[in-house]
Parts: sequence; C-alpha cells; structure tokens
Amino acid sequence: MTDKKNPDGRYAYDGLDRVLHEKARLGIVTSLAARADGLLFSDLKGLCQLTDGNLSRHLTVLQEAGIVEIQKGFRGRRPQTLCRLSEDGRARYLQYIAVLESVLADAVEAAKAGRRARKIVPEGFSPA
Amino acid sequence: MTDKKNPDGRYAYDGLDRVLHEKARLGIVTSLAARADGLLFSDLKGLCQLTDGNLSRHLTVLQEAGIVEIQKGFRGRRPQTLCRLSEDGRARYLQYIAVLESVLADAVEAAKAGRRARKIVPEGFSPA
DNA sequence: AGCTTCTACTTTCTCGTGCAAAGCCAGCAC
DNA sequence: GTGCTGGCTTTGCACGAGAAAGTAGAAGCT
Repeated sequence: MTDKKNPDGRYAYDGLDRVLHEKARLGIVTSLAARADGLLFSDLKGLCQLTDGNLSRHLTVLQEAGIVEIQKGFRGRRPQTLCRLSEDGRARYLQYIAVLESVLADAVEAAKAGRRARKIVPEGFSPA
Repeated sequence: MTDKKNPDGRYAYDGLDRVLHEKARLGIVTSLAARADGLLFSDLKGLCQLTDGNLSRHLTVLQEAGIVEIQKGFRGRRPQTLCRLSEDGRARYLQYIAVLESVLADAVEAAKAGRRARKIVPEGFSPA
C-alpha cells in the first residue's frame, strides 16, 4: 500500500482545522483538553508561554469559534477568567488530532521510503 | 509522570517550526520526504491540491528556508521544475515530526484525563 | 490620602503571509 | 499568423499573529 499511484489530494490535509492548527492555539486547547475543570488565564499563560495580549487574542478567537467557553469571575477580590473546552470544541479537537495522526503516519512511512530511493533525476528530465 | 505539577511552557511547543507548520507546506514536504528522487511541480500540485500560484509561493518559501532544492530543467521541450528535500530539510522535518509526536502524546493523554474530571469550578472561584 | 506597583486583562497597530487572480512565455495546432 | 494549452511567476489584497500600549482595580508604602 506504499505505492498506490498518486491519489489526488493525498497530501492535501484539508481536515486540518485552521483555528486549531496554530502553535499557540494548539497548546492552549491541548492543555485545556486535559482538565475538564478548566484553567485560569494565568495558568494558561504559564503553560503556553504566551504574553497576556497574545493569550487574550487567541482565547477570543477560540471563543468565537465556539471551541472554548469563558467564565469571568473573582477569586477573593481579584478578577479571574476561567477557560474550558466546550463539548463542540472537544469534538473538533479530537477530529483535528485524528488528521494529525494520519499526517504522522504519512511522515513515518515517508521517512522510511525516503531513505531507500536514490535516483537523482526522473527519466526524460534534463537540467537547464 | 502524568502529573508533574505545571512545568512552565509544558504546552509551548516552540519546536514547531513556523515554516513547516503550515497545512500546505506540511503536505508538500511530507510528499517530498517519501521520494528522494523528487517530485515535479505538477505532481505536487495534484498531490497537495494547490493552485499554481500557491504552490509556487510555498516552494519559494521552502527554498529560501533551505528546506527544498529546486532544479529547473526540461522534459522534452517543456520546462519542468523538479523539487527535492534537502538534507537539512529532511533533518528539520524529522525534528518537526518529533515535536508533533509529543503533541499527539499530550493529546491522547488529555483525551483520557479529560473524560474523568468533573468539577466545574475551582475552589475560591465565584462567577461574576 | 496620595503614590507606586502589581495583577489581570483588553485594545490597537503593524507587519508578515496565505491565497487568488492576473500575467508571462514557450510550444503546438490550425 | 491566431488561438489554445501547459507550466510556472508576479501582483495584490485581506486576514491574522504577535508586540506594544492601554485600562482597571487591588495591595502596599509612607
């Protein structure tokens, strides 16, 4: 099965959700996925090494996409923002992860195959 | 090892190379990784479902980053561009893939852990 | 009471970049 | 020639990530 011709779009990966496929957001969502009780703004900041502004912005994006739910409240007298993954968010995340898995599978296969081949130039090809 | 406190940056994933971490480019490089003899512009176009312009642009980016090598030549009398992964490119790709693997590991762990927890609000937190 | 500093965010700005549409330049057909 | 197609490049714009600056209130000092 390594060599079924060239199915078009074999490497198109359009299942890779734009909103999730992003360094920062991927980190945020992954850390949230682990805790159904949510995380505080400041925890996320530390875990993902993001600046306040950046985190704020990404959270807004995720919220607008319906992936995270945000609850503003207080701890003692200080404001605290609690973030949780929504049900829908979890579903989309799992879906995204599934695609990532297939990318990785391709990659591993590629790494093996890549080491074998040695022909430098395909037939009929003449360098300029 | 599931619960070592909250190592800062645990989910920062800064190893995720910007150049490679991109839907289109990830597809391009993955397909190239499988064939050391390279792929033609038109093959890539089909495999990754990209428009000419898009592919061209991404290839330039990858070339400037030293990840792919581009050879312009002819097949018969028509121009053909051959793309191959450079040695450095392969190394960076493998490195990137390694990080992806850790993301995936986190994700799987998160998916399991996430299903267990049920507490809605952390102690001391009062909704606004 | 006034001043400064810290925590906790939000808003604004800028620059990079993904993507599409248009352009360019052979060959080849007619 | 004219038109068409294959094989790319260039241009332009719109969006979006990240930095920087701004807001607001609490805590601390004097």
